[in-house]
Amino acid sequence: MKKKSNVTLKEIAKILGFSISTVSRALRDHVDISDETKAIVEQKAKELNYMPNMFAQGFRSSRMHIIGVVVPKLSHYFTSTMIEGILDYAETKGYRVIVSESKNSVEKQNQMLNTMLQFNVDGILLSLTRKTANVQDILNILDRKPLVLFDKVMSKIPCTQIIIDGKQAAYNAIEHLINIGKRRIAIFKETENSFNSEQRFEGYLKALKDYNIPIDEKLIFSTEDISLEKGEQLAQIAITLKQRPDAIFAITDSCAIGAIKILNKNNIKIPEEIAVVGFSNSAHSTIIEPNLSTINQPGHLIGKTALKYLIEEIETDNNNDFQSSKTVEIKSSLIVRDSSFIV
Amino acid sequence: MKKKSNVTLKEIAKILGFSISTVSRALRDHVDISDETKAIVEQKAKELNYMPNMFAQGFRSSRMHIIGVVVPKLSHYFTSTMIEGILDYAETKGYRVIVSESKNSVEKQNQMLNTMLQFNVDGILLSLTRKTANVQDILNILDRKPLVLFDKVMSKIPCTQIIIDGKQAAYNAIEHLINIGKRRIAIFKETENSFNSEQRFEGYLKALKDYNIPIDEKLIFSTEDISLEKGEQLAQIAITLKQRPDAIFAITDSCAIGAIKILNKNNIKIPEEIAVVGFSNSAHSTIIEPNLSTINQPGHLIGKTALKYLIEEIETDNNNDFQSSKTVEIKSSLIVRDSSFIV
DNA sequence: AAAAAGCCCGCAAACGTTTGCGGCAACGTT
DNA sequence: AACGTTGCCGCAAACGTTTGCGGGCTTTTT
Repeated sequence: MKKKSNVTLKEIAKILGFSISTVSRALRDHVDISDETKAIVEQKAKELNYMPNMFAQGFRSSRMHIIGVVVPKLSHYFTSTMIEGILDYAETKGYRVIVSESKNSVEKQNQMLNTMLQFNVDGILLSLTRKTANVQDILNILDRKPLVLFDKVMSKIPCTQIIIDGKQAAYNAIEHLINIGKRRIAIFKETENSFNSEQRFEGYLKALKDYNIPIDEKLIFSTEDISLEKGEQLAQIAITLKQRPDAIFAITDSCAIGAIKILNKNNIKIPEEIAVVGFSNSAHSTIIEPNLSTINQPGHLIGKTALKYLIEEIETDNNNDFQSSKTVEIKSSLIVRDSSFIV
Repeated sequence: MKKKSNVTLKEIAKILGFSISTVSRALRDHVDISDETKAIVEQKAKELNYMPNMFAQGFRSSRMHIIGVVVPKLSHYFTSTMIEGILDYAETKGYRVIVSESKNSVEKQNQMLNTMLQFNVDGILLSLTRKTANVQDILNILDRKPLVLFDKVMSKIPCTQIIIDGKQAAYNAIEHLINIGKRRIAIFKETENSFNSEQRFEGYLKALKDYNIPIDEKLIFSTEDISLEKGEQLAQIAITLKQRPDAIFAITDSCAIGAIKILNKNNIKIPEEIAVVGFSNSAHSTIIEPNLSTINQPGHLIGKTALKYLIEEIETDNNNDFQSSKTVEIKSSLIVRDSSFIV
């Protein structure tokens, strides 16, 4: 196909009778160029719809003001709120953002990280795929670019990490259930414990302990896949227990919604007979009846905070490689809805 | 901060005693380079973790095998299915994809389109923002890069367009409602008619006409914002009509779900008293009770088809600018669930 | 034996910006 | 009048690839 080719600095320079460097500087508002010249150049550039060649710029400069973001799953509601926080903050700081997803595959994650290196991003924000075990690949990235982990993290990796205080969040949820009179509180959790999952489980255990409620192993349900379907399956099992739970805490909303569906099907009154609390305030949580109580994680704030720390690291020009890394824990809040509301 | 700098062809060439062009050709499997040399170079490149400078490559080459995609809203479920189709097909054809969203703002759409030009993408897939009126900006893009419109389109723009046969889809939905005995079928639609919205409305009108059902203006509800909340509001009004509808067809799932919520609240039996059908098979459609009947649009196929036509246009090397554009209509299907299931 | 062809490698130009540094004219100071 | 400074512009190198084309050696053909 035949399309118009792009206007270059050379053409503008030729038309106006300036040199290429004068035109380049004029368009970048350089102090060496007179206001008169700047105005002339800018007008002609606009008229010709001049657009700088990004590759030539990237080739010549080492800093492109691009941030790379890699997340396990883009369509996950909570992830999209974090990305929104990143994008909003990036805009205020004059950075562009490239987002890609690793589809919870370590191989894809590495591919995406390498793509970010190829784009010569200034820094990388990474939410780890659940199956990340070998951190060497991540350390290799850390050698080359500033990196901040957010949401799904790993303490082995020596860099700044922005997380939800999952332990406290789970603790609050269990405390709330106890406060409305529940004592046999089940947890639906992951079999293979990620860092986040472990934290939530710890919060569950601690809350029970603090309120002198004995831990019943039968109430601890584990599944590989914290999905709606699994939530249904686990709920089906839970309600057949001789001493069944009077509350369910699921570490994802999908799982919690699956549980609600089964309880509804079995005409079990929510929250009177069994209360349900989920985690992460998905869009579905207000669709399901009764509406789901859930941990609200301030995704926008997490995203913004992650980028803030990354930019701070990018723009800190020191030769000391031993930059202290931090773990920043962000508070969440419990939204009490009908699924656990008892007066 | 201090990070390792990237290895270049020059360094590899120096270490191995070859020239830069030999190393470059070896890594690109060029016919002029012997197998022995290729093996030596590839091994050393891997050892040194060589990564080509994307900017240098882009600078030197005119074709980067990158596709730009601009959509109104990324988190919209249906959009994500189309993007998945695009990404999957791109992978098989060896293209990379840059996705951005215009947030239903014409200004942002133009910004994103210009960003795509700056990235020197080979071609652009665009789903128009609803408020697009002035097509000159799009025509300017069309002058410079191959462009295919998909999902939200505009017949004024002379390029290939991939769409759902919305008219037929709506027709099928209305026909289904008629076939289960419904006669007073309301439609919840947009006030400001986009092309897609118009098509669905036409399908609604045509189906009523074909089945000799008089059109009742009172059953045509329009709203600026086809959201869950608006769906609730319109449903609230609909059920107070002297002669209320016995079915509701909403042109989005969100709207339909809002309607269901209100009907549930008012103890109106779905679908016996009032049946409900939505459009686009969102994730919510199986969460709401009763589960929602809805038009399933094959997003994956739309995305794949759009990219297929675009790549065809990119890779057609002819000097004839008058390339015929086509409109490709893709069929949808109606998923009948509990909200309109009557035996 | 000589010429032609093929194989394998290297030279250096090119892409479009950015930028260090230099040149020239005008102005100010001594 | 001479010298120094400032303002404003231009020259050309640099960035790291790709690639057209040429050279030298070996092999094949006449």
